[in-house]
Amino acid sequence: MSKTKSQNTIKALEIMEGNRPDTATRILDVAERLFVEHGFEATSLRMITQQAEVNLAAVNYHFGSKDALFESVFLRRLAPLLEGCLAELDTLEARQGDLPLEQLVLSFIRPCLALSKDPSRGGAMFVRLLSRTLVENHRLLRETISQQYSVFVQRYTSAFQRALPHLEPEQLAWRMHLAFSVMFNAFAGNDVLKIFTRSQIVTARDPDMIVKYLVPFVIAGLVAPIEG
Amino acid sequence: MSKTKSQNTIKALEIMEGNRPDTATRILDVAERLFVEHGFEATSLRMITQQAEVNLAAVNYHFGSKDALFESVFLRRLAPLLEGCLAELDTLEARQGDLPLEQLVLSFIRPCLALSKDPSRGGAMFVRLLSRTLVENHRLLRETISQQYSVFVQRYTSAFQRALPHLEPEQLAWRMHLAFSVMFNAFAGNDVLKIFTRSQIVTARDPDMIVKYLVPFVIAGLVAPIEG
DNA sequence: GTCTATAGACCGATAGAC
DNA sequence: GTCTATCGGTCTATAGAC
Repeated sequence: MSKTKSQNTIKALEIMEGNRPDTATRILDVAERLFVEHGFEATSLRMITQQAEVNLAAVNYHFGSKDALFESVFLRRLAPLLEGCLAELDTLEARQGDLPLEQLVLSFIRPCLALSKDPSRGGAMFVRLLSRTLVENHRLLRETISQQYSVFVQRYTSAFQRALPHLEPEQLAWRMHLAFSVMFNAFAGNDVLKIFTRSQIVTARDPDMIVKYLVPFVIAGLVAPIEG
Repeated sequence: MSKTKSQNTIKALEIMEGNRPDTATRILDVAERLFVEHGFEATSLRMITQQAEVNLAAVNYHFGSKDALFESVFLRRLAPLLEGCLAELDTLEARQGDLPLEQLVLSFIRPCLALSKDPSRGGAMFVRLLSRTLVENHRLLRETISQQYSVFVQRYTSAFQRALPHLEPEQLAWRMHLAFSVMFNAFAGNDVLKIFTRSQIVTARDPDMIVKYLVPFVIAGLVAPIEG
């Protein structure tokens, strides 16, 4: 009897609060935002559980540790994103063989753009999380991720080689490095200049605007004449 | 008497250890490296004082607080670097009036390169610190720095306007944003792709190599044709 | 200026009741 | 699954001897 009453109470709360997600999901959502805002070290389990309105012990019950929670937060977004990029590559290459450079760049940008515009997947949150995690040099990136997703870079390197066949391997590696660096930081909203200025032009972070200015810049950099 | 003996002992130690810098400098040097490696939050005063071989209380004696120490670490490098860039601009503009784009880009890159190659100023350490601080959205950058150094961006914006007179203000703001983003992350050694691959080509971080591939990429992006 | 000792607060993790 | 209570550890900052 008391069990039934308890379940009814919970269901009433869910309806009241608009289908409140389960505890694990609530923790993931809040942790994602706090890890982005404050970083891994500066985000305490107490901050997470208070804002998620769950008990402190729930994190360790559902995820085992703070490190494991971080891994769950991270992989929840990374895996679908990279699979989306590779699916784009598959579709485009099946249709037309080797890709021209712009199609190749767009096959990466389109899934990033779709993610950035989808609030149900946290919007631009994950790109910013990746940015922080990269700079913080988290153990997860050095150990777990690099092995699981190396196929991603291999596929893109191979496609870029065919799109830019005149570039030597070292040239190509550097240009891909610079190109992905600028794409990635554009989506993450990392703006060095905003430190020093209050300009509102670039800070809007509208994803469509990013793409409008980003794509020509990246393409031009990739096809730049080789210095002699 | 005991004072003289104590001073002699210190002097002997200095000679033995090769002119050991004073306590404040030792703290600054170690803190700079640890803030880069572990971030502000994850770096404790205990880590700093132990590696600097000074007493724990020395930080609060010399700098007042952990926040104030961070500010000292940061401004010790930023102020001379930005002054170096503006001095380059002054010299070049005095010699030849409005600068062609490549000279303009180099007026920023040369001081960065000089800093990166100078171990006595911490080498590339400061660019990496700036990168972390930017991503960590530290209060210092939002409040103190942005006011003091806004003249830096104003000078460069004005010079870029004259070098690229056909660009509308919004176009120019975005291209400067993307250009400084890629230059800055190249010097900081931030490489998204290295997460997924073990390629050693780009990870060398040789500053001259960076410039060799960076400058053509940035120039090409800045002068890219405008999309119709 | 340098040091010891410690205050006062917060941390991640867990045992155990329900 | 959820909760309380708590352990053992860390942190920054400071008081006060020398």
